Amino acid sequence: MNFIINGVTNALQNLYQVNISPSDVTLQQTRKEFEGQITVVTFPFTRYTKKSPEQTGQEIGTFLKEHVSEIAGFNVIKGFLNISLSDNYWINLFTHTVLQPQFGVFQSNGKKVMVEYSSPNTNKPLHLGHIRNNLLGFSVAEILSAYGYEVIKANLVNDRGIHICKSMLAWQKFGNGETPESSGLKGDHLVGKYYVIFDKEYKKQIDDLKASGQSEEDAKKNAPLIKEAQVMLQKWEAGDEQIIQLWKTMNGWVYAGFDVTYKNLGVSFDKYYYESDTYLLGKDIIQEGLDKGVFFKKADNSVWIDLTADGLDEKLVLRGDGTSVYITQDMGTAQLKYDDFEMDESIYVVGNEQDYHFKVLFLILEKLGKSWAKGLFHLSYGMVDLPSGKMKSREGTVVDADDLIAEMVETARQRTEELGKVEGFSEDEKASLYRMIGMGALKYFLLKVEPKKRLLFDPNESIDFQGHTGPFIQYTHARIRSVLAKAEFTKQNQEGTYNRALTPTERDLIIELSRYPEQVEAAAQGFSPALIANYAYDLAKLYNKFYHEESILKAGHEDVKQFRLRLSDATAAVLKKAMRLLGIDVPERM
RNA sequence: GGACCUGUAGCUUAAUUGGAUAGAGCACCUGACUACGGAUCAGGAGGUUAGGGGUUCGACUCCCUUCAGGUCCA
Repeated sequence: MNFIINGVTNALQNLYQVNISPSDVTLQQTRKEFEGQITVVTFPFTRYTKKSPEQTGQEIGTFLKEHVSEIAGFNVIKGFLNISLSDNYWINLFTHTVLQPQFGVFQSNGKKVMVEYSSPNTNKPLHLGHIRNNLLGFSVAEILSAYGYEVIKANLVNDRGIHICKSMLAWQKFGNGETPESSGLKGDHLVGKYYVIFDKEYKKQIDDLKASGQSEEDAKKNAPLIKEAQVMLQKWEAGDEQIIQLWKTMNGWVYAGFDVTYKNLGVSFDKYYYESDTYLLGKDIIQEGLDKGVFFKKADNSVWIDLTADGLDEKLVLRGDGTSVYITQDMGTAQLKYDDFEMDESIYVVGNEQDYHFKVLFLILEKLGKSWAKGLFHLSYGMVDLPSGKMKSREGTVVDADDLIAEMVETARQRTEELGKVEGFSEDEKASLYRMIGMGALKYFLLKVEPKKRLLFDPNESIDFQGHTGPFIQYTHARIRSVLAKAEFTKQNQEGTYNRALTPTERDLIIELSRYPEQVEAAAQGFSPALIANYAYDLAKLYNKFYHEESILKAGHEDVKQFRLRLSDATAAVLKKAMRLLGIDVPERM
């Protein structure tokens, strides 16, 4: 739309002798209750013109119509100049831009970005909150890739620490040698079971100690189980062979389980980092910070940074006994990642409970003079809550990822069978279709909401398959493909000119299609899959309207029919691309 | 004590980053060609954008304040 912006700056130059910069011109889509497609907001110009908004609009409009050939007409309402572009313009845009194979795929921008997401603990299976994280991370990576970045998807696995020792200890004490094979349990669920058992037994011990007169605080410290877990952690850190062996075995079970869940979610990673490798990192940076005078030591030898000038607190970065805190490790890992890949940007997909942590982390790295610190970004997302409140894995109030996936696929099967839509499908085709629809519904449900908003999930209310949903968009795609197949539409049919008048819905459809690249750009810049999700819905909805209003196969003239087929084909292609950015597949039939 | 996030129709949400009469979906009501696929489409009803104040031609959007929910910081 640059030619309109230029036209407007020219108009102001010629009519009123003022120079404004192109960024002072605001364009928007004309609201559908008015005539036209593009609207110039002219309120801001009245201070130069010294005339009413109406008169200003009239004068600029008249100038534009005379000097810009694509403009077919205009009307003015208050400070809004509504412009109609010629059908010829829209048809050209469609054939020369929208129909190109690379439409919506940006050229390489030569930049590298890392997206770290998932980052699970190896002591329990994934739940709904993790699903949101995984889908967000994967989708943001796809979007950045379409926008021209080289993307590295990273997973930082939290595979060590006291919580891991808890499941190990419980398994040792109460497991009787149980394995995934012997129990038939998925590895991550088996390990998670012992994490819960630990907590139960631990609580019993606390209650006993309280009954014998100890305070709650003391009881928590003195319970034999927690002491044993701490000993186990020390042994692990010392490299005790037996403990390491157990740790490797149980983590192996968990990874096998995670792989299944990841596969079902359709997510993947290019690089794994393990905290067992990185937990000692960062201490050299402490020294660096002390040398640079960014950090300071307190009397007990602990190391701090004073961030009060930035509106934050003083922050501990190393304990007095020389042991790390979380942020020590995160500084080291950030450096490690940069040394590995030298990326321009690095996105951390982590829940909003860690907002403060990342604010501090990034600020520290900046103060340390790390050139890459400005490229760090915390993609913070809201928690997934249940109607009863927060999910707590130890209390069993979680929506398990594997269960939910299975339920969604099962619901998709029921719905599809009720509608009787799978005649002629083989068993394999059916299975893959149910998976596609069930996962489409789930992924769309989670991704259509802005990341930073918290998400309420009611397990008793099933996720919709109608209306503003993934299956709606999948259905629209399948429907288009069916029409194209019936018309025996091929690549050759994509060629051709068209010189008839457009119907309003045809024009709207072209406009909506042409907006796809800006949506990709906005989604990439805002790290927001929700924009793509909502765009895909708007497009599908508009197509369905078109489909009902206009005949395609029975269009009066062959060239009208061919043009509408091309429009349909382009819509299907954009829907497919957009949904792929969300990690959602679309079927040929459903 | 300090800081951050969220609050839009009964429910789930959008609003081109300050622009027109706040736009959808679910649920509810009414309708749709002897169907190019009805998981669709057209229409109805439903809003003091949590409350109050301010900034300006114009505020869901920016500032102040109160309330509610959530989170973080030794």
